[in-house]
Amino acid sequence: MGRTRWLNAEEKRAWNAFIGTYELLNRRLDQQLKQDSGISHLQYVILARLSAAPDHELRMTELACAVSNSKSGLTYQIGQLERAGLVRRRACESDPRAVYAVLTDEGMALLEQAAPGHVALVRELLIDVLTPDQLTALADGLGEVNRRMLTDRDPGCSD
Amino acid sequence: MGRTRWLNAEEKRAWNAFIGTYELLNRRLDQQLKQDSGISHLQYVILARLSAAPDHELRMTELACAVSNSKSGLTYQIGQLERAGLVRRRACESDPRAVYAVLTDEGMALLEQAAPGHVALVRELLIDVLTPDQLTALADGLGEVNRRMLTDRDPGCSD
DNA sequence: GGCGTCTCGTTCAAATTTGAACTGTGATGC
DNA sequence: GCATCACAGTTCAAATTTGAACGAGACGCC
Repeated sequence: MGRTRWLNAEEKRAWNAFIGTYELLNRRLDQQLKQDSGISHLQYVILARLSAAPDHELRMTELACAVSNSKSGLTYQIGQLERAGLVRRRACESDPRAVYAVLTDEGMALLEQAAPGHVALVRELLIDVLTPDQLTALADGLGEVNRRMLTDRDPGCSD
Repeated sequence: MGRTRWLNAEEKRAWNAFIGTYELLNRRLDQQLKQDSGISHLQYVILARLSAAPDHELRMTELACAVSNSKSGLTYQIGQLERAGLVRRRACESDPRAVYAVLTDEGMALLEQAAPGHVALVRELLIDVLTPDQLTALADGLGEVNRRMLTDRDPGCSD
């Protein structure tokens, strides 16, 4: 292994922007969602994934992968969402080890109530700030980065 | 307020890629740093910021902003780093309320030891996956997003 | 000087995340 | 049949993060 290829100015700029933007953005989205709908950003993402799945349900592990969360972390969050009546658990008939998380009608209703404000903020802070070219570059570039990390080694749901 | 402008396919693709990439990437970097150098990614970023500052020191609040962290969160992390001997606190002579976090020689040494592996992974997972155009678009686009969020309302160090 | 307001950093309890065990069950090879 | 390994989800303690409240000072204004 040769000497380290340090990041040049352009690369550093991209890297810092990437890290910083996510942290700030996530914080804002979290605050807005908590204030408006009483759920965290992570919980919103979980509900959204479920709403997009066939029959509004997904196995715990699939869901953990889909939201890039650890298994135990998901167990905790589904517990919270279940207590709030937004999700329920369902045993799988074919494999007794498996558990489905199912979006309830209340969960769907909350999601529909929360979505407009959430999307508006995502637009305001990120999407509408980018030029169409930048948007495409971001989707293509980070899409590829994502794909490689998922293929690469572990399945994203680390634990 | 009119009807919600939902995200179109392209926008959704960009948004999902952005969220997913960060989560996955952060997890990987965290694991590598913990394994190789015994510090978290956040701690690495803190040390790196300090190393880039004049005299290797920064006020607590400035540092909190710089790493997009809450004030109380930074107090905790600096506590950890101080216990590990990587950082020390220094009172400010002009304003008794203020505290400087100062990078120690040990901290600098650890940073230099950790940096090559860290940078290599950042390259492998993100930077080198992007085309030069995508890299520029990311730096420009997210840079602008960042700038607006910092100007916009609160100073990023929310708490 | 005295008063109200803001800032700096810390503290505290509660919420959340992490990673390593652990339980119970498939799947596979012999 | 029966070891053995892999897998799904949970549990648990420890680490971390959050947000509100606090103490001590600055700072401006009268």
